[in-house]
Amino acid sequence: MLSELDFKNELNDRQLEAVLTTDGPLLILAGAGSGKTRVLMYKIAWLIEKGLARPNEILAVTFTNKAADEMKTRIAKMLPECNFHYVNTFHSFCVKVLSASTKENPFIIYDDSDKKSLIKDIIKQMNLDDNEYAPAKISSIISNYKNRMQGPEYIEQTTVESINLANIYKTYLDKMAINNAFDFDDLIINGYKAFKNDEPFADQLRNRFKYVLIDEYQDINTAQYMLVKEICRNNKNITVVGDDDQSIYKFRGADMSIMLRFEKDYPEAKVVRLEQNYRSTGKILEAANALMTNNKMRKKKTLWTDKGDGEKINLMIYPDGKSEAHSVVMKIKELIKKGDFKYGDFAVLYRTNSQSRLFEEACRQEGIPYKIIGANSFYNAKEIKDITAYLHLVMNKKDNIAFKRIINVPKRGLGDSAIKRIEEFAESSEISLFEALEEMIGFTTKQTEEINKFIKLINDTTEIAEIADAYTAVKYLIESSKIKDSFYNEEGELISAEYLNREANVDEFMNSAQDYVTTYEDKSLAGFLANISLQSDLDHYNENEGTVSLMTFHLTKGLEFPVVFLTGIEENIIPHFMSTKAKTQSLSLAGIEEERRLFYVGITRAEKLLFMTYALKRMNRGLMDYSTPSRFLSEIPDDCIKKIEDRKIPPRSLVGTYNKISRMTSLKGQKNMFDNSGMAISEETSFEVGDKVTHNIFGKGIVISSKNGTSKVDFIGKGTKTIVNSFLSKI
DNA sequence: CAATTGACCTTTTTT
DNA sequence: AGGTCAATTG
Repeated sequence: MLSELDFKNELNDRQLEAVLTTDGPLLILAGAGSGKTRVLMYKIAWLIEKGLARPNEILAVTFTNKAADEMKTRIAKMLPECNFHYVNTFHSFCVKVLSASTKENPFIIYDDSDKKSLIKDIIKQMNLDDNEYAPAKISSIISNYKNRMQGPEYIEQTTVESINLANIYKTYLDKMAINNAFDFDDLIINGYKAFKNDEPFADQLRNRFKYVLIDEYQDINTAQYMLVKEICRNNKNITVVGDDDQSIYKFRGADMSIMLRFEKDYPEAKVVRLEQNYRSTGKILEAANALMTNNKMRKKKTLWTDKGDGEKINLMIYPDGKSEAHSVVMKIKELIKKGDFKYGDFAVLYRTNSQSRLFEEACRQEGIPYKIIGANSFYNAKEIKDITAYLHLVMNKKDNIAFKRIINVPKRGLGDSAIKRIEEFAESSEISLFEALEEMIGFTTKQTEEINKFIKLINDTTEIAEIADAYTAVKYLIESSKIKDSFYNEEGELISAEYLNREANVDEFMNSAQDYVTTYEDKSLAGFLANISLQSDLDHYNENEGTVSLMTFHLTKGLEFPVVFLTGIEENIIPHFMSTKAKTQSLSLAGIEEERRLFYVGITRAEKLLFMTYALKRMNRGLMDYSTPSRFLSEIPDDCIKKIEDRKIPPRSLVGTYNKISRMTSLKGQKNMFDNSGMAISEETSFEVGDKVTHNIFGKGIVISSKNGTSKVDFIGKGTKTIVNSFLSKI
């Protein structure tokens, strides 16, 4: 049981006011670390506990699945008997709305790379040059229109380019419709349309959700905003929480002016400001505050703390990116040795994903347990994308993108010309590629045999998916496609060490399907696919895992760490040069302000210790770039910073071959690579596939098969060789 | 005609 | 450095 008194002990006056303001529109301007999650949580608990709403009458929208899960868990702790589970991201909310509203075929969610492939096809089909019309660029332009709820008709068709663009956009919409596919933006748009086009259904939902709470409101886009307006049309019990200083997703359509307009949307709105920071010590906050005074487009605010000054920020300068990474890792080691921190307390942050490699290598070199959260996530691994493409084709035989991805994976002897033939046949008969394949004749005997197996595989899996759950279908597909067999050569040996990870990933995918069917009510393949499409790396991130966290500045929003390293604080990295070279001066100013906010988000993640590092030069796409310190560093007051210059280069013996071995054996994404076996040479005379070994002449390598006292080893840079076990030692 | 190798080109952040 | 695409090989 909760009482107002409990709340008074747990919340400050401002927070309490926000929690107790139950009715009417409320804007909570919550600075970094000011306890906004806490406020949202208590507010939900209060609504339930006071009987103002039942759990399923509250709609809470968060930015990530992880934030949603966390909120569910924490509320479950406060109110154990209440089953509060309706916390969503905008995207997962829309998936729920759409599966409830449409009785048609389940849709498939295209991710960015599916989307890009489709756009690429369209550009090719229109005989346009894909340098001038770069698919990635077109994709983001289309996305921007969609995020503003604007169809192709909104493109002003004044030039050849704009006419082509409108046509690409139009064709894209048509093809997506044929493929029965939604991209991320479509989920929001169609969620909105479901409200607009089906009044009885919409009213049902509007009546159901008595209270609506939205987190990270500064990063909402126009489409999401319109959706929210639809949901809250009759009901003004809307609470939004945000911080304009932490708006960092403009490239995804986020528009912080929506938040700043809240009081115009709802003139009766109450505004509560949370400015007491509970996370960081004084000098860190002082630096953050000072930095942000340089932004013009913001609501003025100053965070404060009663924690005292704490440590100054350590600024460290290194000769190059490699020594930066190595020194950061050594610093972590040193702090661990002192005993004040554990591995899980550390976060190493960077602006671009490509910076992660050096830190990964340094961690492996020093035996530091680490985890990379982000870009090359599990679901982006080739083999996983291949399996999902199979499943997409199972769901929809018209999905040409999926078809083209896997028609020759594993190799079926169907090369470019065969595919071209299939495409031509499909086009002239106005059918999909898969349907064309089913009808076509005139392949070689070998090809025909493979094609028949392929068609049977897809059709059989379809039948299984119709009668059984997602796990059964996935298992059947993985086993029957022999996808894992293709990782081995004729002798039954792994083709190379890299395939070990692929195999592990395939197994992991099967596990995730099993996991899905045991936790979710909707056990269908469609449900599983939608679920994994909306998952991000961050959702699987567990701060209690006891590893150092490596991730981008963007991903850290909402997280906090005792010790934070902000790395690569250089001009052209942060602010990133892509954000500074806009067409107009005001646009590039906006770009720099967004980068400054991003840096601010990084700074405000730190609780106790904050390090900033930069290197004087670093490798970039094979070329050496000479760097200057970020302009943002000069915006931080001198007395917040302690400068340490370290020109030491890591010991020679540690550089070199190690980089390569770590890359070859690196597991994608989530896998924790910590191996505490250390460097001791074992007495073992037999090896297992996957063992890391060294040889006096050939150096380091990975065992890819082992029998009769000899092992076949994939040596770094030297190819595979069969070696008598006694000449090998395990690392 | 499929598979393999070598030349070329890229520039960020992600639900 | 790493991925993509055209020329080259088997």
